[in-house]
Amino acid sequence: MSKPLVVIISGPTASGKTGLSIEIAKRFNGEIVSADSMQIYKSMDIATAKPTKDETAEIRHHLVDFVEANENFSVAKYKQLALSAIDDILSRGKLPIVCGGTGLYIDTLMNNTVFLDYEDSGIRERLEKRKESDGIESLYEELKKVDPDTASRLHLNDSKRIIRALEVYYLTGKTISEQNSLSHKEESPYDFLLFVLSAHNREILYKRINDRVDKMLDMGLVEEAGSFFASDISKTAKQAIGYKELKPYLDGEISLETAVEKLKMETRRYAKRQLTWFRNKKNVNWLYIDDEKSVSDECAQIISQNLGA
RNA sequence: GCCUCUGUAGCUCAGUUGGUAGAGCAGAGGACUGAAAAUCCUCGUGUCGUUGGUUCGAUUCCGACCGGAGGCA
Repeated sequence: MSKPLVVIISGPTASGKTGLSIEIAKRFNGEIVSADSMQIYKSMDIATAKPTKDETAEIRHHLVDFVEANENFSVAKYKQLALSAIDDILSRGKLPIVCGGTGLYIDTLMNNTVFLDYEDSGIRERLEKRKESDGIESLYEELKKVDPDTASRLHLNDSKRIIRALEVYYLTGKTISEQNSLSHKEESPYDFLLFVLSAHNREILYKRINDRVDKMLDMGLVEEAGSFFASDISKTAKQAIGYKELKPYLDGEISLETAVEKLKMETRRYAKRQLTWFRNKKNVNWLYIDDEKSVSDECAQIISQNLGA
């Protein structure tokens, strides 16, 4: 018996993932599981371009708008929650459609990456303090001794990953390289059909990004940023694009125009990184927003073929 | 109209005591396993405004012209 099919729709920011996923959900009796590391947060509505109330009323969305902004989140949590959402959808005889731009989350689902259970002790914090006092070189030398494989893979400036590698080693007694190969042991219980939106002409995508930022501003992004910084925010939520770029303006340091330009620029760069994530992956069904054919027709056609099989 | 400064990579500017040039930003490419909208790596040839002259050789020196800024009238 073949495995149940899970459709995944990804692509860069502002490429039309939300709209496409809703259309597909309507055509195939589906529900949507978000794969977006920022739409999980409550109150961060405008900046993360969450689906609207009308949209979520029409099609059920999972993993959107359910984490407090002062809570940290992680891929491991995501994977667990996404799997149970997918199972839930399947159990009701509907098609699960994973939709979002966080490549890491999608990879984790498709590879069925296994994460170990462990207590979140203060190791990372201590390593970070050591970086401040002794410098990253000292930590890098230490990693060379305990996990030379990983050390050779990482650049000295990549302190985030160096610290993470040491953390894993001290937490589990295993190197991150061992851990990574162990994490690939279990095959996924689903078959995935991955679609990635893109554009032949990147200028078209960039224009959509710029226009969407302008729209966000009309919707009250500046006010949302103000209340964002007035509240307690977790380390992970703080990373969202849309607030930190406006901060210097809110602090009276730069003009709104300058801040907005910076915001658009950071969003464009983010889109570029998202495209890089998928570019060399296998099994990607590319959908081009600047093609003549309708993206949703093409997508639906491929899904039909795979459901029939 | 005259005087001074200025015209070099998409932008801001270095620079070459004459041997065809280099930074920052932008941009492009890549990586990515518990923070991922984060983090990290790599990549710089362009009529040196145009046109004459001097010179073996000019983007560099000289002249004219065109554009920009300022000053004096």
